[in-house]
Amino acid sequence: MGTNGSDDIARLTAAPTSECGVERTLRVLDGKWSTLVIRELLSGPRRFGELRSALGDPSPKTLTERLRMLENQQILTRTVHAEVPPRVVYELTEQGRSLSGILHAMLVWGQEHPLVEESPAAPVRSRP
Amino acid sequence: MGTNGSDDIARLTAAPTSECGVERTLRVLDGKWSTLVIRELLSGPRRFGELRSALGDPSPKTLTERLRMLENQQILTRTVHAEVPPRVVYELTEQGRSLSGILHAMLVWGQEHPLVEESPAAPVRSRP
DNA sequence: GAATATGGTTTCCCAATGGGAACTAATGGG
DNA sequence: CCCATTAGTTCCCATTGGGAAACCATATTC
Repeated sequence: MGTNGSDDIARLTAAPTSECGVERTLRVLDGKWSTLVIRELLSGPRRFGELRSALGDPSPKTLTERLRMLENQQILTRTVHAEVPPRVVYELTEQGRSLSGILHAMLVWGQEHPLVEESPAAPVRSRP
Repeated sequence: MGTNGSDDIARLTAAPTSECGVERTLRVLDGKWSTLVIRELLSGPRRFGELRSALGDPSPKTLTERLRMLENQQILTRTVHAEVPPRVVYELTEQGRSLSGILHAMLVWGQEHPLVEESPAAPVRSRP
């Protein structure tokens, strides 16, 4: 990444061309952390530290990056309270809350489909 | 990646611990290609080359990797027809088809939420 | 007025991921 | 005999993402 992270985030959130709805959604739910942040915020506003521990301590860099991206896409808002110590609260926008249907479908599917035992993982070469 | 890709794929699909349904689903819909492969296969079986061109020509390495992962998770099946030229057909399993609800929710959301114009991306430092 | 405590962000560095191009295998056709 | 076709695989490199630790601003404390 370059010296200015904002440009990179803007590039990531820019749509290159017309694309189907699934792809557009994937631009928002990009990667594990984005989706989990939204899952967490669906139950209410959270502070940075609360998000971090609720998600299993991702590196602050990664979490900040994802939060900026989602803020850029107007999925959530970032509110700084000028207190000491500082308090930064993240909250879903209306657009962000509208993702709840997708998240709910994912939650149900995951609950109903226990993960398969990993196969013996035989060498891929020369299979019948 | 090591000399044997199967081990890596097995590692990627292995669940580390108990987790919520959303996380379990994310282990399957991991990244852009997995989801798009499933979207494509929801309208019927496809050959390797058909998938590749329908998805905008991802590198064969990446596509193979994702297909192996989804096969490992029993989301799709891989059938080799011993012909010349070879013909390999990928098809969703019952589990794979059961993801259609999630995909459909993503499609609808994406259609209803045009992407935001990217913000001026002002430096992040010292915002109010 | 310097020290401290606090929460969020950034920098540095390294590992993992993903893509491109070239190569392989098997066989039918010119 | 050489080429075309399909489905990969291998090698190498650019990009991305994570962890650790330093950084920043400021009210309170000494």
